[in-house]
Amino acid sequence: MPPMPTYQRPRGTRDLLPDEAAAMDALQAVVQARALRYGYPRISTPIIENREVFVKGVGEGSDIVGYEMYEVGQRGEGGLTLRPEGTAAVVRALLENGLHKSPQPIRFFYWEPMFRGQRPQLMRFRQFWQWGLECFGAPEAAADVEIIDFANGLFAEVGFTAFELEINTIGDEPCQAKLKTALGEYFAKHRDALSAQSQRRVDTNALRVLDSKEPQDREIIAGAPKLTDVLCDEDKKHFAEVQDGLTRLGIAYKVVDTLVRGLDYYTRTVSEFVLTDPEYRKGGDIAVAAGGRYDGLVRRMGGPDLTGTGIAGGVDVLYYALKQQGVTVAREPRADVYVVSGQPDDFADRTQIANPLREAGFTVAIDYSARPLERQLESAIKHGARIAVIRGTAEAAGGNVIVRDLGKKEQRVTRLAAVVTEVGRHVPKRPRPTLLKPPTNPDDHEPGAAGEAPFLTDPRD
RNA sequence: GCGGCUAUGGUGUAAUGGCAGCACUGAUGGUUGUGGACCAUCCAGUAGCAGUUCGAAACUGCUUAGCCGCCCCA
Repeated sequence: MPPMPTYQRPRGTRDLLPDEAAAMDALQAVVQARALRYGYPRISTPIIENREVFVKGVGEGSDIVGYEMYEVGQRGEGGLTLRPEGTAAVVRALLENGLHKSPQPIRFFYWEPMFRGQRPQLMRFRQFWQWGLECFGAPEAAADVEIIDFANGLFAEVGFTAFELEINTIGDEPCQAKLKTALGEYFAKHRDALSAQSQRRVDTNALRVLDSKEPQDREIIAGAPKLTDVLCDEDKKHFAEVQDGLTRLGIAYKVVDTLVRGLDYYTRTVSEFVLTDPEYRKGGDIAVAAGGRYDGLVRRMGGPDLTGTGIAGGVDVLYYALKQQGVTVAREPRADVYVVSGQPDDFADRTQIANPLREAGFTVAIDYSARPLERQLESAIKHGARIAVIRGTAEAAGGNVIVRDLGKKEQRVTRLAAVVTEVGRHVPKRPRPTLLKPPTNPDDHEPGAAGEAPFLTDPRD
């Protein structure tokens, strides 16, 4: 007989085992609840899209579209691709569903897996998750400030501190065109001294040359036309407003005038939250969130002239960075209570003990076996249970069970009807999700009871 | 996508080209029983495919995957 084949997960993908899956769920709950508090409802788009969505949206010359997209085919039909980023997909959904005609600004939150065919490395995978915010129809700098404030507040909420905020402006579309021309002319003059990669970019997107880390390029870049040289007054004013907003909110930032994003659709504000832990800086900057404004994108994708600004964060990056900082992301997903029995073949009875506890909100697992009680208790402990509910022994007869605290090694014989109360003395109930809102009592609303607004400094005072 | 390093039970590790061993974990049992200990027994491995060799976990090639660097990015 030939050996069984062994299977491996595809390169750059991961299995989220229960501990990690629980941590991801907890992280999602935190981010999503915050997004809702900011007024960004969740949108969920397909994992597959037509290739053109990203070619048009992200840009033909970008690395993502150039060589990182997964092609999806069925029966020889091609043209589909695994979603490599969120914004273009959200714009497609916005236009296809006519949401661009809804009251503006139009806001969305997403939390979705993304796929890029890149070499896996530290905190970099081929399937990874991103959370993101998109805000359409708000040309004001306030919208740019808000999404940065969101990320900043999120990181504060989860206790993540090892980051630095970098921002820049890359001008509106006309200015960007001017800058690209100026840079193109400048770099063309120094073409021979540039690295091979940069030489290619001179023609495809001269802006990206600024991003090069090659020492030979850095020298030339130092003498290149500055973004600020060609920025129009509106761009300068917009960027000043962004900086002013951040300052007044007490958000620390650094203007990095060479900061350029890898996606072609950005205009004006761009931002990156970069990890500062030296452990993660060995291979250059790793961004835990990054975003910017994309005022021309909706129009380019066939919609009206609708402005947009957004931010996306790497869930995996945040997760590992939090772990690096020693933050516990979620409790262990184990059952608190174990139902064991001294009688064989009484699964229904064990279940009838477990179910009322489950309905009451406790996490309860059942030992199915007819093993000696000793083994069942040992097993309960190894499964992480804190309480054992024992039935089928001499003490626990006639409608009684034993509730035993496995940590304290104390137990009490309890009427069946009182098990829920007795268990509740030892372990907490877990929150139960509900489908419907609980009825609200209008009398509960107490305007102004939440305290005073935070004190903000205003330089105009 | 390119380059370097790596791959031994579920986990962590040993074996100079010559019997794949140890520890943890897991399972079963230690007289119808109250537990993590202890004792006994058991399950389980050289990533995959070829090659060199009397003989390969070890040497060679290819494949797959991981880590690191490049590229790029969340």
